[in-house]
Amino acid sequence: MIQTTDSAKPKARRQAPAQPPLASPANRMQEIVDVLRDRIASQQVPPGSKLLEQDLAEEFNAPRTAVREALAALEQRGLIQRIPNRGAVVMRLEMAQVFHLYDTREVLEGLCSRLATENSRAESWQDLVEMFHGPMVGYAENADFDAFIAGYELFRRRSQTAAANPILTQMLDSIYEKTQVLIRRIIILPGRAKAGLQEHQAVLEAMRQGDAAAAERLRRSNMRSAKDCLMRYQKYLL
Amino acid sequence: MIQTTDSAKPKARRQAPAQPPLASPANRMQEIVDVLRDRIASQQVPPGSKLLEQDLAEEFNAPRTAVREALAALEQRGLIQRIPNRGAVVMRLEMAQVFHLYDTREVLEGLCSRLATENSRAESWQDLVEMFHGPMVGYAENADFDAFIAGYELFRRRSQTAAANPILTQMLDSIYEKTQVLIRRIIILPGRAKAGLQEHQAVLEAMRQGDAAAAERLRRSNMRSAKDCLMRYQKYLL
DNA sequence: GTAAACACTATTGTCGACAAATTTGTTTCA
DNA sequence: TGAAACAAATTTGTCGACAATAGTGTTTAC
Repeated sequence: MIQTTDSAKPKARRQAPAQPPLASPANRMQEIVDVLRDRIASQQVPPGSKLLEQDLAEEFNAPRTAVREALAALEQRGLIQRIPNRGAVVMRLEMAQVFHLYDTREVLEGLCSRLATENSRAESWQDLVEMFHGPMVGYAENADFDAFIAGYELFRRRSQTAAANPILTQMLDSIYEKTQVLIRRIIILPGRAKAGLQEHQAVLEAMRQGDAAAAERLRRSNMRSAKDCLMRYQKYLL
Repeated sequence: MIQTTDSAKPKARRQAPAQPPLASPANRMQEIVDVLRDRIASQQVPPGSKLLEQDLAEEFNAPRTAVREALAALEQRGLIQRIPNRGAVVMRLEMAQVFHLYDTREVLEGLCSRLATENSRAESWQDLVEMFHGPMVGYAENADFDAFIAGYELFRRRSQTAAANPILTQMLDSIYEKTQVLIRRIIILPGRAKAGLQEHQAVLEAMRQGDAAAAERLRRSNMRSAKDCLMRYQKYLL
């Protein structure tokens, strides 16, 4: 039976709760998904690991059904692979797939930088420009990779927010959660940190001047450069 | 049912089945997902419709649990919205979201055309070039939109296959299944069919000459043109 | 001694019953 | 008459039991 719910109800008889119960027991599953996602992204559970439904159910104190739903969600996100009657294993990153991810990421990051530039006042990037010409230089020289990566993270978070495109955000996130583990390995490659820094500076320069087209072009070039580096040293990485 | 005869096992003691049981009873859920996806994309069930678990369970002769999983999958794909304890409704396309989809699609289609060009011999596009200079012209003039759209579909399918990037394919598909319904409405807008045709001809020309960069640029321009058309006539569309 | 046949365990898949929540319908009171 | 209070019915959410399947160990036949 198809009934279109018309929003023109005469008068709300009983007022629906302003917010659908957010912290309800219903979305315990979502928590399981989040925790497992983090573990996979950070490789606390390495690729190829088997995920047992029962174990997870006990750990999270949840019925197995909930765990099952969570695993289904992770499978759709491409983080695990499920073989019927054989269980779920953490997806393994093939090199070919990594390149596919980076090709796709290149154009999406480009779009992100362009939209962010178009949607923001040029001055709003000033603090990031200064950060990438100041502290970040030090992090790169001192090989303080944690701080350095945190800087990258801030840049991409600000860009995504400014771009204000939910579809784009979703797609970029789905790429991040798969490649996150690679960042730390790429950045320690010879000369990569410094090159990445300069490229980011260039992108921010363009954003600071409100040049959206240049920002897109430079960001794409940055991604391509990262991918090239990855190709050159692939034998040392995977 | 598909049953591997035990007598056929040559010698391996525990041979993993060459194929995980594809047509097993296990993936009845997948069928429910596919059917519902088609219905939503083709608007057999209009946006805002409520999807009742029980009704679906009866229709597909499946337990409610299976329907539930299917709905969860559709929710993750962004085709339906589920509110706790209130059920699932078909997602409504807001104009803003449509623009976000088209911005994202622009860069992804561009990438697709570029990769397709890079990965294929230039001659392999000859038949499409001829199609878009031959029959497609007639379809556009005679307003045979079904045939015209079928031509578009062929082009994009061929491009995606040639691009050979699963991540890209997945993302483009996830956009398609949301905007599919719009194509028919855009194409009937004044001058759109002819403009779209010429733009496709230009893209194919570039691909036919192996000019990947031009193919990307032209395809993006094509998408932007479609979006512009959509913006201009938005009040007549949604 | 090797390999097939068998039995056993562990793990996943299926399903229906029950509980909780929401919506709908009816009654009651000013 | 109209709005609140109550009751009934529908719908979604939760859960554990049972079935089916794959993996493992043991026995048996040659």
